[in-house]
Amino acid sequence: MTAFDPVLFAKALADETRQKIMKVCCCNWLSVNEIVDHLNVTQPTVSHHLAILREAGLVEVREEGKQTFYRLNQKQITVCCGELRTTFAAEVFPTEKVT
Amino acid sequence: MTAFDPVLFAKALADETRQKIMKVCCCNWLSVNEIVDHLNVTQPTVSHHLAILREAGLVEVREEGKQTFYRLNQKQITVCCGELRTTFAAEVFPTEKVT
DNA sequence: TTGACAAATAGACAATTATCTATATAATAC
DNA sequence: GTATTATATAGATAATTGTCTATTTGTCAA
Repeated sequence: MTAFDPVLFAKALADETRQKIMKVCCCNWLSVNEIVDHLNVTQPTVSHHLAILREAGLVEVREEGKQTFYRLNQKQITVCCGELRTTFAAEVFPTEKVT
Repeated sequence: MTAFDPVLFAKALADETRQKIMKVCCCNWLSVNEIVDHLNVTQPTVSHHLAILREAGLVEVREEGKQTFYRLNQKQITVCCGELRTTFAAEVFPTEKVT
């Protein structure tokens, strides 16, 4: 397990095309071509973005014959969002009442 | 209140210098020059990054005389991290046991 | 083994962005 | 007023990044 890198995580998310890819393979395994069919970019562009998401640990990969399936790693997203929150918003808010 | 824009949020976070700025003004109001003193970049560069953080709603601003003070908006960070999580990881994880 | 298909990689190019220097704006002190 | 200080803005430049076309790699079927 490598340490959480908040810059790497944010950079992986910081593109509209990548966020669209994340959305379409959010709950299903999709092949690269299936992902391409949902977007308006070429197959190499999708592969490029998938590589970035893979390196950030945000997608899971499964190879099957000549196809490669990708699925969003929701658990990792949850972990990273939590890390981000504790990194930058760990303190108790003074304006919050503890009733 | 404008709608949450996950791309804008991620882009604001997707830079090491900006994350350093966020760290140093995490819990205190700091003037621009005080922020500059903590980093290895020039004052206009810091102003540039502060503008990006401001537009993303991630810092609070307070003007006082000729100085402008900035503080990380931790509450907003928390909200955005939550939105991000529900956007991309809203589903229950099948591998999780509900015991 | 040849042909077809799926995905990744290489390389070129354009757009975006991070940085700098120089300057403008605005507030304060003299 | 003029000088000084704090910050923002303008404009230039270099680095990064997103996209494309062309090609390579790998798998399967005939």
